[in-house]
Order: sequence, then C-alpha cells, then structure tokens
Amino acid sequence: MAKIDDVARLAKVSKGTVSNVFSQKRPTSNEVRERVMSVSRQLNYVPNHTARSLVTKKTMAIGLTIPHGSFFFSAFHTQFINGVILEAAYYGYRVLLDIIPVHEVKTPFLTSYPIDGAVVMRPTANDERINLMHMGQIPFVTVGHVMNENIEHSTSVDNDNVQMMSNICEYLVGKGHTDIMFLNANEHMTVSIDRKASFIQAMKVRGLDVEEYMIHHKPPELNSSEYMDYGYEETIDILGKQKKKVTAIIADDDRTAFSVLNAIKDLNLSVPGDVSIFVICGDNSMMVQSNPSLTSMDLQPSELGAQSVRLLMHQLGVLQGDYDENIIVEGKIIERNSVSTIGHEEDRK
Amino acid sequence: MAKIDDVARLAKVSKGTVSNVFSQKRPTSNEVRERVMSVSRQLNYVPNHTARSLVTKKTMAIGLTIPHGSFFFSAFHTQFINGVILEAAYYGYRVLLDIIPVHEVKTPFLTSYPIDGAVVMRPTANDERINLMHMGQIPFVTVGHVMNENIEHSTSVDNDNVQMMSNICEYLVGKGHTDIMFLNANEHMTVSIDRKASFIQAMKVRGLDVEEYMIHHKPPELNSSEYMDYGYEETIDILGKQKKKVTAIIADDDRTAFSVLNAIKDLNLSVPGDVSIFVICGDNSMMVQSNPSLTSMDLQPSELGAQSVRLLMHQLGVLQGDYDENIIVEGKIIERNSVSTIGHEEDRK
DNA sequence: CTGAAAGCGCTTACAG
DNA sequence: CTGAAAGCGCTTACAG
Repeated sequence: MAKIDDVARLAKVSKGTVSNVFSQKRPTSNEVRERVMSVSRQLNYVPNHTARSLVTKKTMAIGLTIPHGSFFFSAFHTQFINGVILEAAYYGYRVLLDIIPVHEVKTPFLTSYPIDGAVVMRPTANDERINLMHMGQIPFVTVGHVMNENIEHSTSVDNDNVQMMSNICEYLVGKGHTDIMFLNANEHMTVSIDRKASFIQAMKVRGLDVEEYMIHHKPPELNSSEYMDYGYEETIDILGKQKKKVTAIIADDDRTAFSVLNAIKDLNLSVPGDVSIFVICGDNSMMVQSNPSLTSMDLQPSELGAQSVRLLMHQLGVLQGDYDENIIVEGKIIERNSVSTIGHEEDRK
Repeated sequence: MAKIDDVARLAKVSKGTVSNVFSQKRPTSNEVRERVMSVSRQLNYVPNHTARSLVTKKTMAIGLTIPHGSFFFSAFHTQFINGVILEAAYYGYRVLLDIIPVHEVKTPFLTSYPIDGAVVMRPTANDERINLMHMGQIPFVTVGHVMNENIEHSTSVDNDNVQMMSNICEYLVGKGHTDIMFLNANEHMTVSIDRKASFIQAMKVRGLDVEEYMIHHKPPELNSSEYMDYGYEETIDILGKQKKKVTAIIADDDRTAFSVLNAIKDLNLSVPGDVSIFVICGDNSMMVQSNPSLTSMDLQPSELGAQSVRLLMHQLGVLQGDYDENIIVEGKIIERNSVSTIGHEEDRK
C-alpha cells in the first residue's frame, strides 16, 4: 500500500508530478515518467481511487438500478446488463448494482451514492428510485418512460412497443395468419399495456377482431413452487379443450415459447405446420437451439443498454455534442423456422 | 450539495458532532441529534461517501467478478448473483460488477479497486484475476477451487460435484435406470471434469459401464448464430438414429433439458414413460413450467452466493468468530415428474 | 456528551 | 515541464 509520497520521495519528484504521470493530464518528460513508473512498479504503487474521487468529484461508477422483489433475469435483462457493462467499461466506468426496492425506500441515503449517474430499469408509476435520483441530483436514464409527477424532462431509451406489435401483426397477417393468440407479459407492466393495445389496433386496421380469449397475461411472479405452467396451460386449454382456431401464437419471451411448443407437441400438432410461434425478445442462442428454431422479434437489449450508457455519458459531459434525450431502438424480426406461410400451402393444393 | 460544515454551522455544533449523529459511533444527546437532523433535512444533507471512505479506508462495496468473453447468465448465475446482492445489502455493502477478461489483463489497475473484497465466479487455472486480487491484497472468495500456483490458502464456496453426481446416479439407478446418457457442460470447465469422472465412478461402483456415447459435452459457446442445437441433436442422434438404449438423460442445465424434451417428443416417445430426464441446476420456476415438470438437482446457487458474502464478511472483520474457509453447499434433489421408476413398471406386467 | 485540530491520499491552480 | 501548497469532505484520537 505505497502512497504517492513514497513514490515522489524515491523518484525525487513532487507528488504533483507523480500524479501527472498517472493521470496524463499534463505532459511529463520521458526521463521523469520512466523514473516514476519504475519506482511505482517497485513499490507496487497504484493511485488510490477514493482519494482521487474526493478531489475530482467523480466516482467513475454508474449505478444500475434493478427492482429487487422477485428478482429474475430474463434474456432481456441479461443482455441489457451486458450492454451496459461493456459500454461503461469502454468509457472507463464501473457498474454498481443497486437494489432499491421499488416501494418502501426506508433509509434513502445513509451516505451519498458513490456513483456519477444511474441507469434505471423498469421504472414504475411514480417510481421512488427516480425521485431519489432527482433529489440527489444524480443524472439518470431510464429504460422506458418515466411516469413521475414533478419530473418533466427525462432521458430514456426504449423500444417502440406500438410499432413493434404492429410490425409483428403485419408479418403474421402477411403470411396468411388471421387467428393469432397473444401471450402477453404481466398485466401491470407498461410494456404489456402498450403491446396489448397495439395488438388489438393492428389487427383491427387489418379488419380482424381480437376476441378476449386471444389475449392472455402472464400471472404475476409467484413463489417458484406455485408458478403455473402458463404458456403450456393456455395453449392446451384454448387449442385443445376449447378447440379454438389458432394458427399462430405470439409469446412474450423464450421460456413461454418453449412451454407453448411443448404443449403443441403434446396436442400432436406440429410447429410450424399446424401452429406457428413468434417470440418477442428471448435469448437468440436458445431460440436457435430449439427445434424448430424460433422466429422472433429481437429487441436488441444489449444495444439498449449501450445507448443508455451513452446517454449518461452525454449528461456527464464525457461525450460531447448534441443528442436525442429519448432514444428508440428498433426491433428486428429474425426469421427462423417456426412461422409458416398459410397462403403458400394453400396454393400448393 | 450541502457539506458537513454547513450543517455544523447552522446547527451550532462541531463537525465532529454532526459526524457522530450520522455514523452513530458515539452517543449524542437527543437535543443535539434532533437539531442536527432537522438542519440536515432542511439542507438536504447526506454525508459524502467518498470522503468518508478516504478516512475509514472502507468503500463498503464488494466486487463481483464475472468472466467477460461470451458473457451469459445461466439460471445458476442469476440466482447466485441474487444471493450475493441480498446478503451484501444485509451487511450494508454494495456490489460492484467487475468484468476483467479471464486472460489478457492489460492495464491491471489504472487506480486501485474501490472495493473492500471480491467474489470471484468461475476461477480458471492460474486465473489472472486472482493473482491481481492477491497482489492488491484484496480479500476474496471464489466459487470453486482456486488453481493458481503460489496461492496456497484461499476461501471458497462450492458444491460437492463428486458427491452430487454420485447422488444422482444412486437416485436413477435406484429407480431401475442402467442406461443413462449424460449431457455435460463445456469440456473445459472444472465442474464438468469433476462431474464426468464422478459419473463414471458412480456407475462403475454399481457394476455399470459407461460407454463413450453416453457422455457428451456442450460445445464451447460460439456466436449465437452458429450455436448448434446440442441437446436436441444428441438426443435425436443417439436415441433416434443410432437406436441406442437410453432410459434416462441427465442434462446439465434447464435449457439443454428443454431441448432434450423437445427431441424426445419429436421421436414420438414420452417423458418419463419412455425416457426420463434429470436436470442439474436450472431455474426452478422454469422446470415447474415444463410439461412434464422436470426433476432436478438444486445446487442452491443463491445459498452459495450468500455464503460467499458471509465468508468475505468474516475476512473483513464484519463477522466475528471462527469459520470454515471452504464451504460446501449441499445439492438437493427435487422430485418432479420427469423420472419414472422402471422396476415398478416391470412389476406391473 | 462535545469541540478543535490533524490527517486520510490524492489533484489542481498558481508560480516559475 | 516541474514544484509547493492548499484543499476535497469527512473521521478520529485527544482533551475536556
């Protein structure tokens, strides 16, 4: 645990010079630099991060705020976080995981947050975490819209859920599907609300009515042992018992899709011959691994993560120039083998 | 951004007293405490974390080191991290994500790590990260054994992979299975090596030979688009094409298990009627969601995470008393519906 | 129970 | 290009 004084003394320079050799904020002569570095290696010296932070007023860390509670990483989360970490590292920032519960923030700050900014995932209506950031004057960017009173402007990244559902419907209807079942996310999530509305709208535009049994919501996350087999049950129920006509199923994640695939096989039907499956998001390597491989809408979560960091860097002044405060990342349809073209098959007859 | 001086002045006390009110390291009179808190609220004051750290020499953060490269969270990782975060929060510590690549650590420390200790996941042989921790005199605990030269003692948490495989074999053989296929993890992982050896040994002890086609390794993680459908292909190949007799398949994670289930259904066989499936680890909620639900060995990753933090707390002096330097967390078999008893069925005939 | 003062290990104007 | 000195915002013996 050598400190700057030790190095300065041994290298016969001032502390300021040692500081400059490491920070490279001011030029140093080759001779001095090498002398300092040599002594530093010898002493195993590295500048103390905390002391530096105290004077620069930068922690070089950003917070990544994840709601605690029933904590679970979907493929979306995993990839998003991956994007955040890599992009942050690129700018020399580390990532501090925060787990402020969405509600009941008891002891808000025992001390200040040792972060320069934060990425807030899944903001809820009037999210306490956002009020805290706002109070603490910590720059932040959210994934999805902020819905807090008293906060007007805010920086965010998001997918366009409305556009996305519309594209999915266009794709499926374009392939001849008119009886589409939608297994949506939890009822309470804002994305799920947006997607449902957009789904109905997109079908309507194409002259197709969406009956109630065509939309289902994933039950709220329960204790794992109580977890219902949502995708499987719904599929067996609607296609098997109720014998409804369904030619395509949209599943809101890869796990649900797998469960649906499972059910279809148990009904002695085939994918995509009898029923097509379309996945929103999900882990690509997993969807390739499936048989048949699953056609999906890639939400580019890792790109979302990277963009959120870039927005933060703009706010922190690390990145210069103009920028959009609200960034929309496009969803991309990745065609694999789980969606059939109904028209073509009929043509062949 | 009020500072301690502002509060001290307004509350008409010394800085030291304000400090005590917040840190509670020395008693303060009610009167003074309330005066200080009232002023602090008014000024929106919170102690500066960095300044405190500089003098206490504690960052109140622990690092969580995850190999970067083909970064992917399995259910094990997710739950492990969850355990780490919650347990760390319990002791007032935050979690800093570290992404030092396993190899090529170029600029080891531009500055010191702002952490008090670290949890290192997946140590590899002669892991550079561990050498760094060792050099930097940062206490750390690993998940799995350390295999570095020059490092003799180390603190770790782990499952007993040998015991675990033995238990699984005992369980399956006990149910009448003698032809068991094992879809193991990546060949290079230490857990996979341990499990393979143990599998062969456990079968041998029971008078059963393991032929080569009975053990397969997951291919190294490739670009997602090149990812082979490992579990599916192997199952179709061995059971379908080669027509080998296999009554039970052990899959090393839930995703592989799903893929196997998929294959078995495509072979017009049933689970567990024709083939049983046993999963090592995996996400419980997902395995319940499957049909049939999947019998598995729960590695208790979140318990492993919590224990690793507790070990760290011991090393940091936060937790007092004696402790084991190497903690083994038991794997628990969770019986669900994917393993049949062959003996019973034959009895019925 | 409270205060005055030194110090944690750096960086940063200010001079030269 | 380099040095001397002040200061970042706290905590902590030391006195009382």
